[in-house]
Amino acid sequence: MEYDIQRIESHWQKQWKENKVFSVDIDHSKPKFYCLEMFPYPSGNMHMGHVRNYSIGDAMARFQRLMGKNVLYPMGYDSFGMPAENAAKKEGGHPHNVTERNIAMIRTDQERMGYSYDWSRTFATSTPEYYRWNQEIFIKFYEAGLVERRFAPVNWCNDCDTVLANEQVKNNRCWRCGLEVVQKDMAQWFLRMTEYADELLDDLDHIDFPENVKAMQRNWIGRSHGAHIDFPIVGDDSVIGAFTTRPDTIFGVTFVTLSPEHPLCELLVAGSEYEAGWRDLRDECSKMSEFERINMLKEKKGVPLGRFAVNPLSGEKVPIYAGNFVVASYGTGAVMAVPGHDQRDYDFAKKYGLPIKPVLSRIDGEEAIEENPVLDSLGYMTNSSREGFDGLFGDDAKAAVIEILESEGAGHGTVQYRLKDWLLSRQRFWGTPIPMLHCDNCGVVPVPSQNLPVELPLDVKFSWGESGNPLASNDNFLFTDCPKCGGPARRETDTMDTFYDSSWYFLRYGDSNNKSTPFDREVIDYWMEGGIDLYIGGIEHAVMHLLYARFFTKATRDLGMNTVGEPFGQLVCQGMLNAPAPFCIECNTEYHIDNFDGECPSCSKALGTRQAKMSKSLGNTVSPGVMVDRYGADTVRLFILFGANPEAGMDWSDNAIVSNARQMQSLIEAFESSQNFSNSPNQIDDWVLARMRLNHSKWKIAMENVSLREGVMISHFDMLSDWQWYRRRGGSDANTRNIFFTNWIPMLAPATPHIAEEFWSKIGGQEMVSELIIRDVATFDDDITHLSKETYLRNLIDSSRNIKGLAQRHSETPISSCIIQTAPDWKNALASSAISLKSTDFDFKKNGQDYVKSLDIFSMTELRGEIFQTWQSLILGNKKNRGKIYTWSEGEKSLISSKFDETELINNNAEFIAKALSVDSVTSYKVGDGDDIAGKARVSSPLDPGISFL
RNA sequence: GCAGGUGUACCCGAGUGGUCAAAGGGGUCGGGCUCAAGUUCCGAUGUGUAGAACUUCGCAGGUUCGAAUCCUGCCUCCUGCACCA
Repeated sequence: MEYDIQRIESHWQKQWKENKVFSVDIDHSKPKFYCLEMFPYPSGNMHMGHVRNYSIGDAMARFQRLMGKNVLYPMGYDSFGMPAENAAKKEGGHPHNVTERNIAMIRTDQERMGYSYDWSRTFATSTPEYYRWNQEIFIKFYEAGLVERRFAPVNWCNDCDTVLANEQVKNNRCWRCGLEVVQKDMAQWFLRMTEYADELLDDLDHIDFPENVKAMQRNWIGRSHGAHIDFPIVGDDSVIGAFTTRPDTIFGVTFVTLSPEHPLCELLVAGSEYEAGWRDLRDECSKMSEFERINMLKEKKGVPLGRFAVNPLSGEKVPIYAGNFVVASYGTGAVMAVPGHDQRDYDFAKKYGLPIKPVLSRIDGEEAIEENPVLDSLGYMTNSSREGFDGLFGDDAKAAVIEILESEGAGHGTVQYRLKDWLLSRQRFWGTPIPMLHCDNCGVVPVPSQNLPVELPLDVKFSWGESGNPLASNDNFLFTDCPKCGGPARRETDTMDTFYDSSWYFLRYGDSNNKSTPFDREVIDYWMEGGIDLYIGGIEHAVMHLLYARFFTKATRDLGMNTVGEPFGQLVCQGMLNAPAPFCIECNTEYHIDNFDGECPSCSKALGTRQAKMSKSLGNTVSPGVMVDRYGADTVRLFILFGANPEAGMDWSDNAIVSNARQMQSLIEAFESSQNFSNSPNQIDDWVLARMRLNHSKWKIAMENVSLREGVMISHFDMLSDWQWYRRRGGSDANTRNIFFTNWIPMLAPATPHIAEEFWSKIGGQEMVSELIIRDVATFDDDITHLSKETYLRNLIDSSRNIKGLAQRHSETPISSCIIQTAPDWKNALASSAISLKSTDFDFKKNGQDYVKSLDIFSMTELRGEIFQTWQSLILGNKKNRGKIYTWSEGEKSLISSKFDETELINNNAEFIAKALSVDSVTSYKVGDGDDIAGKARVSSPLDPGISFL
């Protein structure tokens, strides 16, 4: 058949669409399966990363449909965001138009790949039909006390009079005017995600996420148990509250360090000689962005504040410092410094000549010693200035200190999180307007539900000349009446972080045409039971999106909107796609593909090649459109799925895609060349059907485990090579073909659905494969025998080939015939007995010898040596292998037990074997029934005949 | 530094106690079909040998009759987090 890719693929895509085969509704008679990929930001055409993501999801959706599941498989667009705004500025249009155009492009690409989405549920988050529910949920959160408006520091440029996004700050300077950026407090909207910190962390133990994602989320939430300890300030009523995870080192505190921004600093130094030093340090720190503060801070610096604090347990007076390494936003912004057991404090103490007091020892009862590097692991308390602590270790020590702190009102056990509340507001246009009003009389007022959505105006001009958020200068948008008092009010002009949109979109898919609520509870409980059954996306969203979505699901659950608390039942993060890029070993740097075969731009050495993540900046991307035009969607999908398992990284290879195209061609060839079969049964029929049944069950298990590479290997490679072997062995029976292909074609559908439909229609399938439900293929009792016989034959040919090469070297004339001596009856009988004895509790060690001696054949004295040898190899084996009764497969054992006639099988297939070995003749007889050629009689054993060549 | 992962033949990659010199794919080499090419089919691809033996699954030890697989230590590379108290 001519493989007319374009015709076949467009034909079936049209059929699927016209017959709405992928539309689903609630159906309680079937188990549901919710398969979802992270929806894309529509930036234009689909790229290879998308293709990989969706090919995995589509294969699973199609597989689960075949398994009889009611599959929800939707697609939509995460279409709010800055790029659309920037594109609009560039083109002088509106982000809305840019977005609509891009969505149309990517959707065309997706349809061309043949993905089986239920398009009736699709939506884009930038439409009022979607974002009005963002607003509705926001107000519900507000009413539930989860929304907070408070001041937070942002990057601010004085010259441009505007907030800058992190990406717009380069080297701490404004990207536009070059002025240094400062931190400025501004009123911002927050979602109180920290309320759910414990649940978000603890539930990780019970969900099916990859370990690295769990680790990242645990890291991000960063819960640490410790103590809050109050250090009273000498000569002042205020106290310094410090957080520590190491209360067991409290007796080693020799100073206290505050972050330079700590509000107490100013109080403490006001009017003193220390004020100037502190101001310098604070200004230096405040100039730095968060990024620099964390990543570029090399030198630990501090200034004394000239005051002292009191260690609440020991009563010792210790000096107070401000230090640039103390982070204001973590804990309380104050640290009790224990230079004896904290490396940073040690370095700091050395630099400023502060005392060092070790209070932990490695061995109970030993003195604590000053050392560098310090002992910062757990130790035995010692040198404590109060009774009852020395000798305590680890958690006991911590608990004891916390207990006394609490009893004396000087502190308490506490928990700290790294996780912060979600800063939701953005000073951007292309996002969901925050549905809040500012009224002079009533303050902040939520927009009433019946007035939603607060729509983004379309009459807004975008140009590079304008700065700030166009909403702030749009009077029609800005001015309104207060719903409470009727007086004049201004709308909030900040919009929501676009991660908000993607935090619940999977809930909307269940009920995406609902006009009265975000989603109906009963509907969503059906689809979301046990979470989304398979969620597939990139690892880059491990923390942000996945954490936000988990938070959202718990929050809406607590609002009574849904039942589940965890949105994702199983998460699969697909690996990176790599392609070759020029690489300099010296500089450890990858360069743009323009540099192939050139020299390193920085060190001038010749460039090599290395696989690197596909990226625009390297130019090593591969366009899916070009590949689909050239090879077809099926081939691209096959390449993607066969190239690597979903989680593994994957290298693009031009050779490999060509070879997958060949594989497609071979499948077609195998199919076509079997269409004119007539009824001509052959003994190999049983074998190929047994193989089919075995493969089918292995395939099903692999697919259920999302081991797509393994699944595709069985469906597209193993099945084909079995079919080719069948043909080589003379198989050409129409009935066998019908059974084989009827079972095989559906297996092809998940990865290569178009060709599967084409085949299916040609063999007279009534419905489409996409509508088919397949049953388990039951194996037959004698499958194992058919498989084992053929395996025997193939093994025989393999070893004969090997031996033939050796034999040729020992022969003066060219080899022309093969003589195979099968094991004598007594060896088979011996093996058969050993097998059946093994299934009883026979003690071979104790009774083996006696058993052999009791056999009739043992009376033949000339055989005794060989008998013992055979017995040995059956039950004991040698140094390398255990006895054969332990290593034979079930099939092999059943062949032996059933007195399988090796000679007969070989002679019946002599012609085929001869051809495979390129010899004129193959003859087989039992040892003793003919001449012992090349002394092979002795080495013959059951299933392992003596092979000789003449 | 902490956490998660990784290391297998020329390359990619499967393999979790013996049936393992180790699936499958790519590459390379040889052969069939063909005037030729090949969207084709067959075979070879650690050394070696009338089927032995030997060496090999990051390195070094250990457990075991037996280790790619289990244990201990070390190294490598990747990813994430980080002066986080």
